[in-house]
Amino acid sequence: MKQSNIAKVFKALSSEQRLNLFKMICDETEKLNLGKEKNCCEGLEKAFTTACDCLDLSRSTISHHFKELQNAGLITCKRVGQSYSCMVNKDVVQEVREFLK
Amino acid sequence: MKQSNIAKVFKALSSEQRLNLFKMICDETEKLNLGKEKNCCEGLEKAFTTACDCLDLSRSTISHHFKELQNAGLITCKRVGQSYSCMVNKDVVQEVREFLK
DNA sequence: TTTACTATTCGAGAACTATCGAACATTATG
DNA sequence: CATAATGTTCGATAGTTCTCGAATAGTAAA
Repeated sequence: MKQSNIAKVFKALSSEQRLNLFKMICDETEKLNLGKEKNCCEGLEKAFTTACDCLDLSRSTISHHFKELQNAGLITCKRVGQSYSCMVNKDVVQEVREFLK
Repeated sequence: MKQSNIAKVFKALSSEQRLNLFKMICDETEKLNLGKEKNCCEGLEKAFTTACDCLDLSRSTISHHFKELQNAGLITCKRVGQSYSCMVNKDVVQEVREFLK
């Protein structure tokens, strides 16, 4: 990954609220996967709604933060019916960890 | 480390120029330590001057970026004579890596 | 189709950041 | 002390980011 992309990831995680959001996605995803087979994860369902519950921010702001995380490549979201499923891109996280080695 | 401090570290690394600076410090420090005993590292000497050579930025801007990295706890600097010695705080980097696990 | 729920986009204001050059401070040396 | 080298601080400017509420759009269900 180019260094400019690494910076982009750091930027995405540099706002405290967005870091909370990212952590929430990671944690909730992990909860869902406890006791399931590996790789069966379809992502966190109703991610947007969950985020609205967890963070004290307007929906438009939350939408914006989701976009930033997607834009940095940290998460992938897809519409599922009325709502929103969301996955952490572990390979990107891993690359950033390698960078910090 | 509190999540707000983690965000601070990410913020420090979120500017591309500052990321270059940090990388430069890491790389130059590593060069110096090749072939030396472990833990003999006194830090990168003349870090400021080296930074001025590597980055196309004014001295005041570089001073500002050093401050940001220090403030986030990523590096520690001390004056040595006329110039400036600088060390990476590996434990902080390690904590951030753990956060991303 | 109407209604309700969910998410996005837009416009705006406040706050923050990156960057510069100029002036200043500190240290070493002739 | 005078000069040179190295860093810091200040004030300004241009640009970016966070946040909101209002308006809009997509989807599901009555």
